[in-house]
Amino acid sequence: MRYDFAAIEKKWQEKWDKARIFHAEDHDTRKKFYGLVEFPYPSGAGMHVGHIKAYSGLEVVSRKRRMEGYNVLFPIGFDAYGLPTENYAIKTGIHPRQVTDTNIAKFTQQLRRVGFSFDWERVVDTTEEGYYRWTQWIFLKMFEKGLVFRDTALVNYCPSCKVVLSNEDSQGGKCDICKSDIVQKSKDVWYLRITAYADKLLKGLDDVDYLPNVKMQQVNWIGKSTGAFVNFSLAGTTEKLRIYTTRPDTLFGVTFMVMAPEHPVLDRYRDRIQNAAALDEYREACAKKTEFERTQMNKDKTGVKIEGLCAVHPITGKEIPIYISDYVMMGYGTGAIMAVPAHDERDFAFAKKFGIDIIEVIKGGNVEEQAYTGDGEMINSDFLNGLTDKKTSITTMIKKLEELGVGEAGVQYKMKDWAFNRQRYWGEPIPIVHCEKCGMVAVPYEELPLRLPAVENFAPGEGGESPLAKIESFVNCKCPKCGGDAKRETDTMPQWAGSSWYFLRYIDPLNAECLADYEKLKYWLPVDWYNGGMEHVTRHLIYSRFWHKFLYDIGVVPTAEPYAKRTAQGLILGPDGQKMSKSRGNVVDPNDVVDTFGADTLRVYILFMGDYASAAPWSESSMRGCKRFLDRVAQLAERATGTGVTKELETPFHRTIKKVSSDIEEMKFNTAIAAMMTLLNEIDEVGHLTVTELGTLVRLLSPFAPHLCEEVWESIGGEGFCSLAAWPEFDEAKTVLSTVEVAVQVCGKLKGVVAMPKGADKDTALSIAKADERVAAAIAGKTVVKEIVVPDKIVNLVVR
RNA sequence: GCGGGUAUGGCGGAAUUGGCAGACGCGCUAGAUUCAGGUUCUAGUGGGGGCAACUUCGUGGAGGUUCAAGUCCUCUUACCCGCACCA
Repeated sequence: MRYDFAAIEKKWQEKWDKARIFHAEDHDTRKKFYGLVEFPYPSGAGMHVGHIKAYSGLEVVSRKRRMEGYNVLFPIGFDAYGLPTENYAIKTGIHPRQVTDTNIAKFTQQLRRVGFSFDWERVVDTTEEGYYRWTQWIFLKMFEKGLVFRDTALVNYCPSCKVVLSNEDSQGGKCDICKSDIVQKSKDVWYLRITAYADKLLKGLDDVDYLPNVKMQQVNWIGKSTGAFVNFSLAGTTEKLRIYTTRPDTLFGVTFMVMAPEHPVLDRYRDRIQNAAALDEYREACAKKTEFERTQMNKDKTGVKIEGLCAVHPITGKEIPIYISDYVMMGYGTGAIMAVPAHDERDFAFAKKFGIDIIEVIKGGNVEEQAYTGDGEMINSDFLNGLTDKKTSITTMIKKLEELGVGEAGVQYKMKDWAFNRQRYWGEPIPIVHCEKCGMVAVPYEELPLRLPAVENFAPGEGGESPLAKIESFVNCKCPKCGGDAKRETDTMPQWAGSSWYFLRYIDPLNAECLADYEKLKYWLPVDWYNGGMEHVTRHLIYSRFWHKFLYDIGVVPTAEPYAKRTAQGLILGPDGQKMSKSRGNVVDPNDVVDTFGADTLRVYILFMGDYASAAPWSESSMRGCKRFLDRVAQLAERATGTGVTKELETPFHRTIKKVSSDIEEMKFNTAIAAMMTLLNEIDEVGHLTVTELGTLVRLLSPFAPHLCEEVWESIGGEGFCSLAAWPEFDEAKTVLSTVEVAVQVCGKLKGVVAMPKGADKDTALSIAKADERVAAAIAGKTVVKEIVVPDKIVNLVVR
C-alpha cells in the first residue's frame, strides 16, 4: 500500500465526520467515559505543537475507550475572553469579536487536521451570549449567597495592562499576561470569597486521583496553618490588638509586637502617638514599594517604634513595645504579630537590629547567637515550664488563653480571596447595578445575558477605568429594585471566569433553561480524566473546583468534585532545548509538520518523544524515525496473507497487546509505541504475518495513528471503522513463551543465558544452568557455597 | 529559606520495582541499491584491552546493605519546578 498520508488523512477525516462516530450520546446505556482537556485560548499566533501534546494523551485514551465499548465524551471549546485579544484589537483596530472568530476558525482548522476525535457538535465558546449568560448567572448566585463582596483595598495592579490582578495572576510579583512588575494600588475591587471554601478545597483532595505534585501544589497554595489568635490589650484603651500565631507555646518569650504599616489601629490612635511624623514617613516609603520589593528584601529589617502606644501581655500583664515594620503583611493573619526573637528568625533579626530583649523559653540553642526553632524543654514560661512536647505546650497554652478569655485556637490560609474584576472590555460584564438608594443590586436573572455592548473604542481609560464606563447607554439604567436612576458596574470578569465551569456546558451546550440539565450532568459527571498544564494548578484548577463546589452546594451539580482524576503533560521545548516562544523564534507550527510528515507521524512522534509528563526538546530527525515506522506498517498491507495465527508471532502479539493496553492507562505512550515497533521488528524477522494479525496490529496502533490504521483496516477488509473496532484482547498465559531465557551468574557476574522451560523448579534450573559450558568452566575446581534461583529470571551461584 | 523533582551512551529515552543496564528511536560507521541528492535495505554501534572466544570498567560523586543495586540506606554535588518575611 502506498502511504499517501495527505490523501488518506483527508479521506478518513471526512468519513468520520459524515458518520458522526465521535458524537457522544446522552443517556446511552453503555458505560460512559468523560475525557477532558484544557480548552485553548485562541490566540492570533495559532496553535503550536505544545497544544497537540496536551490533547494527544487523552485523545489516545478516548479512542481506546471507544474501542473498548464506552460511550465517550471528548469535547473541545474555546476560552476566548481575555487580554491578548483585546490588546491586539486595540493595536489593529479590528474588533475583538472579529479577532476571536478568526482565531477560533484557525484553531479549528488546525485541530481538525490532526484528526482529534473531538465531538465537534458540543463546541463551546465562552464569549458567546448563550454561554456567558450562565457565567453571569453563577456570579449572581454567588452574590445572592454572600460569596461576592466589594472592598477598597490595596491590590495587585499591572500598570502596563491597566488592570487589577488576583493573587493567582501575579505570582512572583510579575503580571501573568505581560510580565511587568506589579504595583500595589488602592482600588475598588470585587472579590469572590474563595477562602470560604479553603477547607473544602483542601479536604476534597482526599477523594480525587490527582498527580501527586498537582495535589501538593494545591495544598501549598491553600496553605492551611493551625495556631491561635491572641488578644493583647493596648495600654490605656479598650482596644484589643489581635494577633495570629502558630506558636502560642512561646507566648512568654514575647518582647515586642509588630504591626503592618497599613494597620488601621495606627490611624485610630493617631492623637496618642508622639512620633506620628516618623511613622507617616515610613508608611509612605512602604506604600511606594512594590509587593515584589517588599518580599524580596528579606535580609535587612526596617521599622519604626511607636512612641506613646504599647501592648499589654495577656498573661503576665507586662508592657510590650510596638513597632511597625513591612515584614508584617496586612494581608495575612491579623496584620499584627507577637514577636518572639528567641525562637523566630525574622523576629530575631529585628530584635538584634533594634536592641530589643531576647527571652529564651525553649532550651536547646544559644538564643543570643541565633533564633532556636527546634524543640526542647520549656523554661521561663510559668505553667508550661518543664514540658518538652511542642504539641502539649500549644494545647495547654490555648486552653489557658480560652480560660482567660484572651484568645482561642485558630486556622489561617495563605490563599486569599479572588480579586474578580478587570477594568477591560473583552470580558463578561459584571451584572450588578449601583443605586444610590439601594446600593449594589443584582441584575434580575431573567435579564441575563447582560450583553457586552458593541463599541468603537475599547482602549482602557488612563485612570484605569473600564472602557465600558464611557458608554452612557450602557452605564445609565434603572435600579431593578426601586426603579430609580442607577448606574451599571462597568468592570468585566477575569478570563478565568468562563473557564471555571466550561466542562459542565459540554454536557448540555445548547440548553437555554439552565447551565446544563441535571439528569445529563448526573449521567456524565464527574469528569473521569482531566489532563492539563501544571501552570493551571494554582489558577484554573483551583478556581473551577471552587465554582463546582459552590454549584454543588446550591444543588445545581450532582458531584462534590468536578474531576475524578487529573494528570499533566510536560512542555515541548524548542530544538535548542529552550522553552518555545515567539521571541526565541523556536516555535513549531503543527500545520508545517502535518504538511511534511502527516498528522499520524506528528501524533506518534509527540507521544514517542519521551515521558508524557516531562519536558522534551523537539527533534525533526527523531520524527523521521516515526514516519519510517508508519511507512513500514503501511507496507504490511501488501505482505499479510492468510488468516489465523503465525506460531512464532503468537507470544509477541499477546505480549504487545498487554503492554500497549496497560501503558496507555499509565500514560506511558512512549513505551507503548516502542512495544509496537518491537513487534514490527519481530514480524520482519519472521517474514510473514496473517491478515488477522495485521488487523490486531492496526487496532492497537489506531489510537495513535488513526488515519493510516483506517486505511489498512479497510484494505484488509476490516468491518466498519477501525476507530470503532473492538480493542484487542490478550491471553495472559500466551504473553510468555513456554521456554524462557534465564541469566546465569557466578558470584554476581553474568556467565551465560540458558533456555529452560517456563516455571522450572530450583533443581531443574540449577542442573540446566550448571550444564552450560561457560558456567561449568567458571565453577570448575571451586566449591559452590550458595545457590540462588529466582524462577524464570536468574540463577546465581556463589563459589569459593 | 521551605516543599517537590531530576541526574543512565554522541542525543531523546527504556529497565516488569532488588534479578541479563542501555529496550525503542535518532545519530554515527561500513556495505548494497541509486546517474546524483534523498529514500530503502543489510551489518555494526557504552568505554578500555584482545585477531578472536573473551575480559575488564560502567547509571552525577563518596560510602554502606545484599548472592545480586540504576533501583534500598547514609552523606554529597549540580540542575529544574513550585511557594516564599505566611507570623
